[in-house]
Amino acid sequence: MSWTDERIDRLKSMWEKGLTASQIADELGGVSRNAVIGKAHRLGLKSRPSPVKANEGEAKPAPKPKAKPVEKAAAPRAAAPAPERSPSAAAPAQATPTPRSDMPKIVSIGPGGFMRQGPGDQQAPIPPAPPRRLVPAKPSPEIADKTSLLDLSDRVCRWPMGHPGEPDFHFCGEAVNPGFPYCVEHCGRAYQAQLPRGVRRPPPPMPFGGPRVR
DNA sequence: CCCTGATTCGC
DNA sequence: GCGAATCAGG
Repeated sequence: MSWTDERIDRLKSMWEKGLTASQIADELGGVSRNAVIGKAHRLGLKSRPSPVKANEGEAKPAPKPKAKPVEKAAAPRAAAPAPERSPSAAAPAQATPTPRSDMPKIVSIGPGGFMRQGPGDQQAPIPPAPPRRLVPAKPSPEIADKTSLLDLSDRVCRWPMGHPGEPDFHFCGEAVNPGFPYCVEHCGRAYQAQLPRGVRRPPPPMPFGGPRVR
């Protein structure tokens, strides 16, 4: 497998969502956990709560001259002492904490009557992974009440509940918001904030790849 | 042991 | 650039 733009995109997305490298790896398929981590680093998006990097900054009175067999008699890599942090490089690159409260906070009503939200109104989680690949739901008493794949029509909400493949995976099944594949509630989830072109600045790719609960 | 991310280094 | 091997903490 190679790192296509699309795969890189998904990697970024998931990585920033806090999915673990292994999750990302088998979500993407065809790559190992190491591959994902390696790629993440090369992409520059590294560091995230790492279990092994809790401490950093100082206190190294006990260096660990571990015998590294893999360490060949290679040329001294760090021959040149790294110059201290360039003062200019330590520019205050902090993101502006000012939330710009002068934005009118646009709230419009969508065609179905649901509320459109601005990006700032984004609620914390957008967890449920909307349309992803559907796998055949096997009929079982477990989901007798639930709306199964076979019960779908253009009159019921097709918002997936749970993840495909899981025993209780089913669909919302509520009456749809006319003209939409989902009920009013899930329309609100599915169709968030598409503000006028000018207003919306960074619409970074928000592909799906939703959380997978294990 | 399992998991995690970080790093190294041959390819 | 890629990722297996390795390291290292939880």
